[in-house]
Amino acid sequence: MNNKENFIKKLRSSGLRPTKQRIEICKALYERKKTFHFTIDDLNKILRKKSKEKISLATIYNTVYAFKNKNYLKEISLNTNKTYFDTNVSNHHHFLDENSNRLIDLKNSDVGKVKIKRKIPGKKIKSIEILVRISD
Amino acid sequence: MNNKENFIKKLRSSGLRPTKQRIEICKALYERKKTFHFTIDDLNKILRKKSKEKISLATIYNTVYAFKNKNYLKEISLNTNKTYFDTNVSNHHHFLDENSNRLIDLKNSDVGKVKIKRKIPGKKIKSIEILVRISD
DNA sequence: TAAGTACTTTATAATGATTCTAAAGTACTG
DNA sequence: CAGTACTTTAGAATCATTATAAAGTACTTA
Ligand SMILES: [Mn+2]
Ligand SMILES: [Mn+2]
Ligand SMILES: [Zn+2]
Ligand SMILES: [Zn+2]
Repeated sequence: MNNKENFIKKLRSSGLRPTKQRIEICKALYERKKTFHFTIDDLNKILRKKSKEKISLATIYNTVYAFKNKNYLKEISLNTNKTYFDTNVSNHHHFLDENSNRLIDLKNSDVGKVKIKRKIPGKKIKSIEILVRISD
Repeated sequence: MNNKENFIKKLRSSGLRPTKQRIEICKALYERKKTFHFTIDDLNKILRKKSKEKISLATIYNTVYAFKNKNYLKEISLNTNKTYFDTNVSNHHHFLDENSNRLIDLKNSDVGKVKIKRKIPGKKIKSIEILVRISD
């Protein structure tokens, strides 16, 4: 079974109709060896090059947020004017190269155990994320 | 010597003329017991209540970014449409309460030592910041 | 397979935080 | 005080994102 069939299955089983636009976007996002960190604009440019048929910007927004809601994409916290997304939806940490403004995934084994000693009454920890800023 | 005189000194010694607008903004930001995490809109609302004379939104933007450049304020990484600032400019960590969307400072003693085992050739670590998402 | 329906895509407009502009006002220097 | 550089301001411009609504498509059921 090839990727395309897998994407179709995955979409259908998520209640998302496997349209040709969504399948193209799946290919752009998930047919990669490494984690992909991107903005809507990055994705739009990639799709323009790759696909013969144009996918509207509105559809790219719709699809990215649909995928985010299904937990196939994750939003990343950064101080930029654009929103970043990550194909690695696991709880993980990042280097942020301040020269290139590029994100690099850290494996959990790259980071010693993080111990949070303080508790807030009535609140549970949902995630712990580290951002390590680096530069030349 | 009162706060106002201190603000004036600090501004002047930073090459920023101590205008009445900047002094009002200093009071709103720094006459507090605890760290203040805010958006431009938060600050604007506070100033409207506090001050008799209106400070234009443009001036609030100008001043906040001037203070950020002087390292009297820090920008915080969050996935929101608005930019957040922090009167605590030290390298420190946060809880983010996802119910209220409020930030809480963690003291360094609240967090065990963070060890980053991986190195990127030619790059130095500039800061390490942890965001701990919490909710009910 | 055709009709019916809900979902999807799309062009386009609206929104809203932020940035820009340029003119009027103010702080400092000599 | 006069001169200058800095500052404030209203309003316009920008631009990422979100909303709108009409046309197109996928799926269901007969
Ligand atoms: Mn952002
Ligand atoms: Mn932000
Ligand atoms: Zn990542
Ligand atoms: Zn803080």
